[in-house]
Amino acid sequence: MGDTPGTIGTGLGGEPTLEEQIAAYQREFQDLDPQVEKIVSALSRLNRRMNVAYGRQTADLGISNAEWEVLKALVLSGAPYRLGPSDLAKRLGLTPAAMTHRIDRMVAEGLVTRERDESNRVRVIVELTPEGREKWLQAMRMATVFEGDLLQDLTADERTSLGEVLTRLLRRVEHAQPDAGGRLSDLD
Amino acid sequence: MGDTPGTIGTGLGGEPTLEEQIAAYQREFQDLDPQVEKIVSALSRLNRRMNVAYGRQTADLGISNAEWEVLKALVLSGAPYRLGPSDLAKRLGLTPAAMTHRIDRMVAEGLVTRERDESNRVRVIVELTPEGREKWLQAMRMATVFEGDLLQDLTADERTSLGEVLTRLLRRVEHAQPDAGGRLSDLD
DNA sequence: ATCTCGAACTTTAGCTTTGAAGTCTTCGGT
DNA sequence: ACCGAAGACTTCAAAGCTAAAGTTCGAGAT
Repeated sequence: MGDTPGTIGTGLGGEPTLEEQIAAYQREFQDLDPQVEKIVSALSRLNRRMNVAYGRQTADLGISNAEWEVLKALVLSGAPYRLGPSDLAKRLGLTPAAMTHRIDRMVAEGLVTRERDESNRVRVIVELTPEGREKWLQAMRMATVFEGDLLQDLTADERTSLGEVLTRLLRRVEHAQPDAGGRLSDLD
Repeated sequence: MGDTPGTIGTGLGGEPTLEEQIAAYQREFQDLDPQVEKIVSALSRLNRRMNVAYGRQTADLGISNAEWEVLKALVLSGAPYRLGPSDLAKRLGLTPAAMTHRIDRMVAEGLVTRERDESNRVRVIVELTPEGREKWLQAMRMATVFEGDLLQDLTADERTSLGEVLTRLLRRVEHAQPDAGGRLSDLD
């Protein structure tokens, strides 16, 4: 097994390199277009590595990646940084039940407050606290440094082109998927 | 509960569009480079949507996305499609405990077999069954159709360029992360 | 006014994963 | 040979999620 270059040097444990993996796919599945597979596999791996990086950064701040997602959603909603649990759940791709629990924890940690809407007493309002906003800001600063570093070697043209192509692919996927209520993890 | 009410229209529920999101980020965080954010957000979203698509396909086959990952790892290891639990766990980015449970289920479903290594009685060998290989093949066929469709609108040059740029980014991330034994979900 | 349907959130039960402790086998030092 | 340490897997307890049932409140129909 362990054959050649940097088999395990960096990267994850016994994981084959991208090149090894594509070669293996070609052996096992002739119909495969190596160019397509290269793009798809690189996309997937890149995303995983980035999530690990984000996870480390947020962990250093004493919050989880899951909590950072909530903070992001609240900040993105704009001042006064309030959203209902069901709205949050939709944005994050969670079930309402999971949202309830996550908010429980974040209230206990002082990142958000939860109160009933007086005009609409069925509703609940989750609001960012100053501490929560500060955590978001710190995470954001670390993230932008990381992201800038990641794209450092790309020329201006390459960045423009990459953004445009990815957006085009995204549109295609979203258009092709009317979404039958699928639940999935969010993390923009 | 019916499957219709405005719960979810196109894309995810109350999720803002990519453009809205970037505009919101710029309002809340001046230091943000919109071009970088566009790339990063598109990458993240694209990956999510693709995982949903894979999840639907594998669900149609009666297996979970998690199980498909195990099948992929075994096939990629080459004939005779055998790996130990700890090796599998490393490739999938799972803890050994999770691997044990996942193998339990897959053995029960007839996708793999588990037996002790006679020459090394501490070790266990997980081997793909013909049924497991057939499931992998079916999933693979569906995946390649989807992937080909996704990249349909890209020219040959764009595909080459995209693959090259993504590979470059991946190398950068892997080089920058000596990997402190991080656990994360795999899904190439 | 009251009733009933429906919406928003919470609670409950079950599943998957993690982290830590436990079991069994192999290997190396004495 | 014997004993201890290390490795490979499993077991156990707890965290976090989903699906489904339960609760509470509001709006329109009777």
